[in-house]
Amino acid sequence: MRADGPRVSDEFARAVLDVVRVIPPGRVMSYGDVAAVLGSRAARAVGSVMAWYGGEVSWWRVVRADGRPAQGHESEALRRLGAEGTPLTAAGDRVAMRSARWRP
DNA sequence: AAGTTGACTTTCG
DNA sequence: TCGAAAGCCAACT
Repeated sequence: MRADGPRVSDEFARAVLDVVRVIPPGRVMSYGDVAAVLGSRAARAVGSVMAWYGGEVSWWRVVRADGRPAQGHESEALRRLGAEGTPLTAAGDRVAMRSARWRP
């Protein structure tokens, strides 16, 4: 059970959520992309933020670099992505990053 | 202060 | 195209 506190500072978390909120529907960003906007490479820390605070934003718009949705939330994410018209691969199991990737 | 962990990324074979 | 291994950053113990 994860009863312990968040693995990121409130400041870092707020910055990450700020970026995620700006991603338009039908587009996505990789964890690394979000980190890069913050001037960092802490992709995993971004993942931690989503784990604890993701519920406050459209977390399904943040995917891994290869287009696969968040580990452990793939079916839920794919469902929402599809509903938004996000371009998916032929297999339909990951996002077509080439066209769906969004950069601020 | 050193070791562990994680909704990750990149490189190699 | 796929899986394993190393790399990186921030936070916790």
